[in-house]
Amino acid sequence: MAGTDVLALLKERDMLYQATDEAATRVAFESGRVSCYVGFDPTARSLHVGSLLPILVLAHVQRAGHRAVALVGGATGMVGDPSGRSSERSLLSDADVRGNAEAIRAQLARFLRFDGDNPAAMVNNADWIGPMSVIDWLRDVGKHFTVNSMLAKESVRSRLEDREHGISYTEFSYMLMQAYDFYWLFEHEGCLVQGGGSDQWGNITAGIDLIRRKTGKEAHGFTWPLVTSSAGEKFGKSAGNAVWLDAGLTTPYQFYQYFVRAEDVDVGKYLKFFTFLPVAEIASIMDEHARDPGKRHAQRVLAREVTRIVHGEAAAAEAESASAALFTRGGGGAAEKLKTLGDTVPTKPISRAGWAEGPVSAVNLVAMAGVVASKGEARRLIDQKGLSINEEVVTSPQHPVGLDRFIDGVLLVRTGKNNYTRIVLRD
RNA sequence: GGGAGAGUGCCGGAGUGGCCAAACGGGGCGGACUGUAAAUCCGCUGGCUUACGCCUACGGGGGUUCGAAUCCCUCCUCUCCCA
Repeated sequence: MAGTDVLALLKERDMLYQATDEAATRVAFESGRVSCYVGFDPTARSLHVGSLLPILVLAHVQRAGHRAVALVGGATGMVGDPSGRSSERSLLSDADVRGNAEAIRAQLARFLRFDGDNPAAMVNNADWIGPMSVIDWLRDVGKHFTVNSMLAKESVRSRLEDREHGISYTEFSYMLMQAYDFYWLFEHEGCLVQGGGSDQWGNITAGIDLIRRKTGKEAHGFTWPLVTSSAGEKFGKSAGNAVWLDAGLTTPYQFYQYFVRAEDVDVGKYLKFFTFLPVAEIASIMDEHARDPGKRHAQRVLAREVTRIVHGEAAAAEAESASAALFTRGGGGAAEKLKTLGDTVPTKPISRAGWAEGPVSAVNLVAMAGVVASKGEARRLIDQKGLSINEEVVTSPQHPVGLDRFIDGVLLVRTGKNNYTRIVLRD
């Protein structure tokens, strides 16, 4: 059966950074169904937007009719990947890694189809690395690598040159674990190709080398570019916080907002990276955007599409209408806005008991609700005209807020130009 | 094993007895401008307090002093040089 060349597909979307042997890889993809794996490290209990690219690459693999294999690094997560890092990681506990791996496994299920025909597969390297003894490890894996070649890898070299941080033997060994993963998956899951971020190149080629030495066969690898926003390497951070894929950590509204605020210079790239829209359609979206950038057409499409992929149609629609309600100029007062907002806008509860003594000052209100970290910050914000309650700028820290200001038990608070929080009254 | 040096706020990095909640830069936040953008400009950036002020803070602990990030002792961590 003829297959689709995934590399061409990725290339067309600028998602291909480098590949080991493009011609050979293409032939492999075109001549049948190929198993292709991508690894995820369980360093947190949720994936964040930074993992969106790897996820969508796997999704592209599956859509192209190939077999997508998602590897959760239950074993590698215990060690820590030095790639792309200037200093040693702190080790995670066994329980943390286990919990994170489980959570990530569940999350991936939202993006890949694990049933029907051509189901994706999920594997955990703790299953095969865990049971190995140190002696097995050194004899079966270590013997195939010269330290000389390991030292030459960028991830190691940069750390060797940096006297300040250095690299531990533990992290130094990481690439061997990933190399062994590839070998194991090649043998047991028929994985012919591994994909990864551009910082994974050394780890991927180490795997290909190991496979060649142990089996005499040729495997392939490719990488995608590092996603950075034009402003620097801040992609995935909003107000200093990571943008998570878990709706409990980052609401669909916040998620939508992150993308709708994308800079003009990044939108086109993001549309290609984070949506499944055909490149021709993206081109025409960008054309329309160029006619009147102020309308933020491309950003709206981007935010809508990505939110839909991650959180589903209903949540995306809700995030979109909440955003429209809050940000449409001259779009009515707080009461009207609140009416159309669901829980998707960040919501903080506050106890009714606070009003026992009468109205609460604006400072205390936002401090109690946890909208700001401290009362000092609240005062500063008010001083600088950065706080609004029900769309009215608060002019004094002592500004009294009575229960009557709540509209159906909800207060609309805005900090800065465009950060909204709903404060909900509780008994 | 011997010798030298370093640990400061979110980060980098000044400060070497009082004028230090600690220069300067970055980051973050707020404002102006705008398109929920970029660039630019201005302001803020430990906690509590309406405020006077109080409290916590310069690796940990102890001490000297009217007073310590700054001096002494000790412990911990890191770096460099020699072996």
